[in-house]
Amino acid sequence: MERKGKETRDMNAAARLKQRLSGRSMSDQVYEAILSMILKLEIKPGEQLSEAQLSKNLGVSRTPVREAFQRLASLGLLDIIPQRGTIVAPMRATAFRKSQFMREAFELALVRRAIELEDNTELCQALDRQLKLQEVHSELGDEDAFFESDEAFHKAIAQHCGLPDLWPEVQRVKMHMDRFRYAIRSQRETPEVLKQHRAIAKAICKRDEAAALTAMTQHLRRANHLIDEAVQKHPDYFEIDA
Amino acid sequence: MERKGKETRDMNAAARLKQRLSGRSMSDQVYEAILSMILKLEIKPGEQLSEAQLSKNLGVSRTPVREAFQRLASLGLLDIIPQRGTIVAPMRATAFRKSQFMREAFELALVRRAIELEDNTELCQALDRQLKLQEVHSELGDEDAFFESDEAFHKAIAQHCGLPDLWPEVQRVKMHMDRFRYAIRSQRETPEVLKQHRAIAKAICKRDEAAALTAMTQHLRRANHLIDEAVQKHPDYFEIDA
DNA sequence: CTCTGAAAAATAGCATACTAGTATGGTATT
DNA sequence: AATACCATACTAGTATGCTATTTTTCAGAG
Repeated sequence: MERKGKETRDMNAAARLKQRLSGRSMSDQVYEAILSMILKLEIKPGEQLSEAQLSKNLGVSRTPVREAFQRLASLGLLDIIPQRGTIVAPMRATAFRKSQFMREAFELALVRRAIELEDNTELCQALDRQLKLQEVHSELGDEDAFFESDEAFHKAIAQHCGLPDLWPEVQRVKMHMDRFRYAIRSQRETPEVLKQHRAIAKAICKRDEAAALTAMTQHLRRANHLIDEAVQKHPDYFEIDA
Repeated sequence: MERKGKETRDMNAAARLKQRLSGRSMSDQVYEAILSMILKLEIKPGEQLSEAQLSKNLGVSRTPVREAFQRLASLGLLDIIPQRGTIVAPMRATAFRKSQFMREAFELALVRRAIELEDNTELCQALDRQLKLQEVHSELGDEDAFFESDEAFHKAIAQHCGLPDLWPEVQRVKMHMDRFRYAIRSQRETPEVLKQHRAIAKAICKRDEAAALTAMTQHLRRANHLIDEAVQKHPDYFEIDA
């Protein structure tokens, strides 16, 4: 008992130190760790997670793990079944479509704002910067860097429309789409994506609303094929709905 | 000590019974109770909440209260300041504008869907039903009933567009707007709202996209005046931002 | 009366203990 | 062999104790 007590105190101290160093709570860290694993499919849809097991592995108590679970459940990434268990939410075509609908709604609204911007020079510079980056990343085949700049491109629109707080919401709603994207990860598409980004940037900077909306819609709906491909590639990740 | 122990056990038993009867967890119930109080301004923006105090009042332990706090904080309705305290989030013009932007984005996207609907007879019937109800409630001055039907009107659009899961998201994003609305509660406006609803319903059922979008935009932006009125009526609820 | 500072109170975060559902595997009974 | 039953080992939900940190309070010095 003496020994166990000491170990526990040491773990607490270690955990506390880690927390102070990172500046974030244990809950936050556990949340981000699990979120990343889910999105990158390092833990598979349908797989069961155990509060007790995870808390042991991560060296924290059940409390922060539980709090992370609940946050992830509220995003629809975990299914918590009381007194039974918690599983990574299976992929669902409905979740994808809902996610895409919301993202499209947000980003089209942002484009409309961008068009109405009095001074769009900053925005256009930011978009241009990302386009140049994407060109390089695409040629070098650096998929991760390309996707990062892809994010930055879309984020820039939100940032320069006087709605910086909106980007986290966009990220939130497109989370399910991202999981599908990770399930595929085909990089042959970067040239096509880049072309679409160019069309969007051009239309926004020329204040051609109709063209900008069309380009953005086309760009976002390109993801539709992800459903079929994901089903084909990982049928075991899916939930069969009537 | 004997006495305290017994009391505690009794409270647990009572809480458990309540839970079994309601079928929802204590966390859920506490969450909904606090949410309702915040939206109806029964607890004021800026007011401090205490986990310990609330858990005593509600007869549950700190855990469900804490979980409810975290959920509400993730909605931006509570500000949890570590080691300091938790307060009801002050009203912020930025939160209102963000909330309205998101709601407008969602609902305009829904209207576009509704226009493209192959068979819109069900939707139009549902809208008509609510219009009739609103007419009566408006004449009788039953404000609460009118607002309820107002919700149902907007909800019906989401429900009949093949996106039933979207309504909770709309509710989520418009939560901050609702708090402003509760802060005002002027019922003289129901005739104007009804007129706008009629215009929306008519345009949707006639599949006049431009008119429907205009009508919906006008309807949703009507709420803009709420900011100034709320500031004037309850300046103490607001956070002064630079 | 004002300032100082140290003790006391209050707070959120975390760890742990306990409760009561649920599945599962084995055992006895038919 | 099939089935009803119970012991066991999980699970999530809840209660409670503990820690570190911040705010408040108040005594005492100036």
